[in-house]
Amino acid sequence: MVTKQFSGSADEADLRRADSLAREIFSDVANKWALLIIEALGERTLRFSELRTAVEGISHKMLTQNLRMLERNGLVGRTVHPTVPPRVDYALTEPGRGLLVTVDAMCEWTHRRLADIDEARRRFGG
Amino acid sequence: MVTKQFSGSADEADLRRADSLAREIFSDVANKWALLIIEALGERTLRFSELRTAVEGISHKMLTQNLRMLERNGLVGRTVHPTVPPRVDYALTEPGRGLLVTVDAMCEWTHRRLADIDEARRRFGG
DNA sequence: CAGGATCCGCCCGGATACTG
DNA sequence: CAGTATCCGGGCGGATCCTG
Repeated sequence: MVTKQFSGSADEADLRRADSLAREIFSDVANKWALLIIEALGERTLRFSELRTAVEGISHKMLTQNLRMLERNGLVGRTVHPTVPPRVDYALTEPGRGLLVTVDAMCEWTHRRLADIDEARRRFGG
Repeated sequence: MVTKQFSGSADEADLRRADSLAREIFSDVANKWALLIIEALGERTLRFSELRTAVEGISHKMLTQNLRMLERNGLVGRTVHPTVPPRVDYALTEPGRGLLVTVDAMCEWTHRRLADIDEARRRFGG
């Protein structure tokens, strides 16, 4: 379970708040685009336009939307250079780096299991 | 990147196939309900109805849909007991257990960063 | 170049009813 | 109890246009 990992002397109301917060964060973060953005920023700081090509298939709208969300949660930092034309850099924060570790693990798992899954699908019939 | 981690003497076409497969798997797996189901099955084998209550908020339809998907990818095994009323058990396969490790890490990360994110949100303004 | 705003089609996902 | 089928509304997400 995502929730109910805290116990002890805390107030019940506090626990419920923590629970709903945890679920909210999980819902935010456990989505394809967010994780792909995190992964892309894992290598290095990227500009908006760079992210757009780094995360293949993402639309303008989804990119901004997810970037705002990640920024709101303090996982991605945003640096605006007051130049013309404007330049905006996105980079993982330290909490963001923590998440990156698990995303990396997930990507690695995907590749390690590629063959198994391919075969499983064939057996399943598709 | 999710893709392009293989290199060497393989055929270009093979690489592209592996890439698109990896993206497909990632899209399948990197969604809220799938991860919550994996997490729930991490503790023990569960019946359909048990999963329904274990994964809070999931609808009948989403549960079956995601279970089929996970089964198709060979991450979750399905055991039908020919009794009446019918009983169906769902359990992680060995590849599924591998994914569980990373999901667990993600949940742990969520809880570890709860306070930081809470504060980040407040600073962001909301 | 970054990104807000708007329109809108399509599909996700919930509710319900029905079968084995 | 487990699962499929159908209907349908809300929202996701793409395309486009516009600002600084």
